[in-house]
Amino acid sequence: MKTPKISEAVVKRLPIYLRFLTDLYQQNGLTVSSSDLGQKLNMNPAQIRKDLACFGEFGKKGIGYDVPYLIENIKHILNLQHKMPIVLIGAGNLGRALCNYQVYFQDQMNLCAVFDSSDEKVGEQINHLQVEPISKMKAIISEHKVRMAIIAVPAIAAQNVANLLVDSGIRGILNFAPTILHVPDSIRVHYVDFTTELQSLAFYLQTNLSGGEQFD
Amino acid sequence: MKTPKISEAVVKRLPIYLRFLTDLYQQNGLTVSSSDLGQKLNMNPAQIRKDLACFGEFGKKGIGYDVPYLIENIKHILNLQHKMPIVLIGAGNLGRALCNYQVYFQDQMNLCAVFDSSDEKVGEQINHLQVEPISKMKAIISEHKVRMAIIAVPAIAAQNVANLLVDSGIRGILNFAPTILHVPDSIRVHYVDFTTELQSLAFYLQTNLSGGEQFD
DNA sequence: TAGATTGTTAATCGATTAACAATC
DNA sequence: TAGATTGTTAATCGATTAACAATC
Repeated sequence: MKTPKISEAVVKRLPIYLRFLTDLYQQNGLTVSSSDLGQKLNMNPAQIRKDLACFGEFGKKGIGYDVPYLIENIKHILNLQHKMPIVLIGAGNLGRALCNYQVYFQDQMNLCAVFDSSDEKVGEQINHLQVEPISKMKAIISEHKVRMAIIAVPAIAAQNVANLLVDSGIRGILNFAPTILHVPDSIRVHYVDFTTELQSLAFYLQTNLSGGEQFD
Repeated sequence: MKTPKISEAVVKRLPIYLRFLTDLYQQNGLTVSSSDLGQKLNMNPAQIRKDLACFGEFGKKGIGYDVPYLIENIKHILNLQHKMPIVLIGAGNLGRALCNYQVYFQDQMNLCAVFDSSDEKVGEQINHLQVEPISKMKAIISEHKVRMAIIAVPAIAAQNVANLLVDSGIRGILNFAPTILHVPDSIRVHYVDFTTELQSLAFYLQTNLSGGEQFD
């Protein structure tokens, strides 16, 4: 499968399609059209068709998309056919919540270790995992061939953790710490940042400025 | 202050500037140039200047930006001068983590109530708050004139909660539930979605496709 | 004055939407 | 066949970047 020049925006939408399709399939939905999808996901049908067309011809003219077939294809595109091993750094409130959240992406990711720098937390049991010391990180990452990590430590510690991860061979980081990370170009960082989302939301609650103007 | 036609992308970057500037100021940084900022935040200096110029002339040619002055202005633009009252719906693992996370945006938001639908959780103490039943939501929201809410309930329950929030007069929603919400155009919804971020990250970890191609 | 850096215009680049031939 | 819906091209729209006069 070729990936000539796929835009970031497209890639970020694929998981949204996947999630909706998975739900739909569980409710015995076997076919969808791009306009169905558009309606349910608040998106333009043309955009959805174009997104999917980046990767192949998955639909049938006059009919729409076969749901399970499309699910399998998106999983394949996203590299989710095999359970991907991941590690989590940070066993604070958020880290613990993420461990439990696992349930939601259970079948796609395999959380194989949790690390924390605090001596009190090391050894603690979270679900089926025991919190490991940072010192074991490099060994465990290479042992399990982990390529993806989640950072859930305080902002002040995040860059240092990122450096260690890069040094351990990690290729992708999902960063929950409220700070921008500096990593080599070959490493990909995605951010999940509540505070910026919350603050930008505040902007739109200004009197009169309803935010409706952003739409049509 | 006029807000003629501010793009969403600009608004989402303002909190990032604000956070960095706040940190900088705490370390006694009194002036920054757009190229300083660009370097620290991995952004194009021209973009930063242009973003800020949407709202006024905050810099001095040949010198740069006065840090505390810029902080105050961004706060003003984002509508963060006054502590904004917010509510949280969902007292599960994530909800509890968010309550404690409060500390991080303590001075900008005031979490004034937490709600949960489960009888077991109602009455439970989280920090200084007691979990309230959903039935009290409308009353508490109007009492405290709350306009912003955080949804941290399971996906299956999220749309229903959103409907109740809209009905209670909420104007902006930060949604952590992994589902797209349907609300009137006048209501603004921001999403925080780990699973989609994680899955799209997986895409870039495909062999050879290093993700570096996205950058320069 | 010389060096630095802004604010802003123009140029580029990329993403979204509309439209429609192809076809199930 | 008639109706529906895709894949794709062209048109539009918006966002980013480069460049530079203005000026501290």
